[in-house]
Amino acid sequence: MNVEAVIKTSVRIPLRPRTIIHLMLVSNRMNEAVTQALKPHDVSLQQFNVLRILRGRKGEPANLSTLNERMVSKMSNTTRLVDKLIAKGYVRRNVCPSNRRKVEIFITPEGHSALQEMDRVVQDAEHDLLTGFSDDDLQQLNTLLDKF
Amino acid sequence: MNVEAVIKTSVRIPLRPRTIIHLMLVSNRMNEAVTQALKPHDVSLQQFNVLRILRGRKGEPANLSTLNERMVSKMSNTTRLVDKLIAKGYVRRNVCPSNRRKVEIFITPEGHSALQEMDRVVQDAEHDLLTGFSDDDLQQLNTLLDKF
DNA sequence: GTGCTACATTTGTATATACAATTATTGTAA
DNA sequence: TTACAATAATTGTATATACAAATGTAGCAC
Repeated sequence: MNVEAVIKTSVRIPLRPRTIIHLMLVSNRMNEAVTQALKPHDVSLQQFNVLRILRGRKGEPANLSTLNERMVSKMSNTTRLVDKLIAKGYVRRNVCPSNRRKVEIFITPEGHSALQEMDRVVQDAEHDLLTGFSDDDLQQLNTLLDKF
Repeated sequence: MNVEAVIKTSVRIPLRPRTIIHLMLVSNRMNEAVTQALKPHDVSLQQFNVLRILRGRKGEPANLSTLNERMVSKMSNTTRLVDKLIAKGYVRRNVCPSNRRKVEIFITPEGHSALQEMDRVVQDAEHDLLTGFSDDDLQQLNTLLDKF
């Protein structure tokens, strides 16, 4: 991806702003690719992320603040995001019996099996994004990103 | 930035998905930093981007599709974004005389001087984001990102 | 217990974004 | 010239997100 070509500019952009723009362009492209892949499943990237977090807890419930902590992009409104997943039957919400301020959120069997299908398309999308990279490239990229 | 720490997971994430998540985390952080820096100026990152594009044209007007092409993150609605900038007095819109379907958008002197102040805070934010990186690191990072 | 503070979630509201449909204009083939 | 397709922008609508305020619950000092 050539930054100058993508944003159609003829001027040479200095290294630092160029890096920022480059990262934004790449992340936009990734977001679009994964969002499009998930579209047939009628879930947003964020909803997919929440489902994966819940699966990762292996039966343990999660409350809203836990979900929010672990989401890749923190939203100011996890309540409504979970509402959407409940409407689809993918998660269930209980009031936490030991502390009625909290809620417990579980993934349902339907959520689990839907998630398995989503995994496939997302993996494909991710694979497509990363053709062009050797394992060594990816290792290097991760090392550099760690510096942020 | 340690991916596992940020999303608070104990499991080791495979290299490829980890790279994707890593990039998303970094780009979220960048977006937040720049958005916050622009907040006192009451413009969004997208609006700032449009102003910079217009300045880059050095008096040449731009029409909406040109703007859209050059924006870092393409929105489906450049009309309304420009409306916001007009409301602030930062840009002006004319119907293109040679082709009345098109519009011509210019940056105003007020837009220009506001943009100069924005440049400063954005540069500071970008600088802060990239402490930790040597020029060599940034060069490497750009080279890797080119592979997308 | 009462009052106070902190916590966890929910709700309200404004703004942003995605996507489709519509309007207005132009170019062009018959 | 008329009809039609292509282009450019705008508008409508649904959904997403950001941020602040409100609600309900718990813990604690007194």
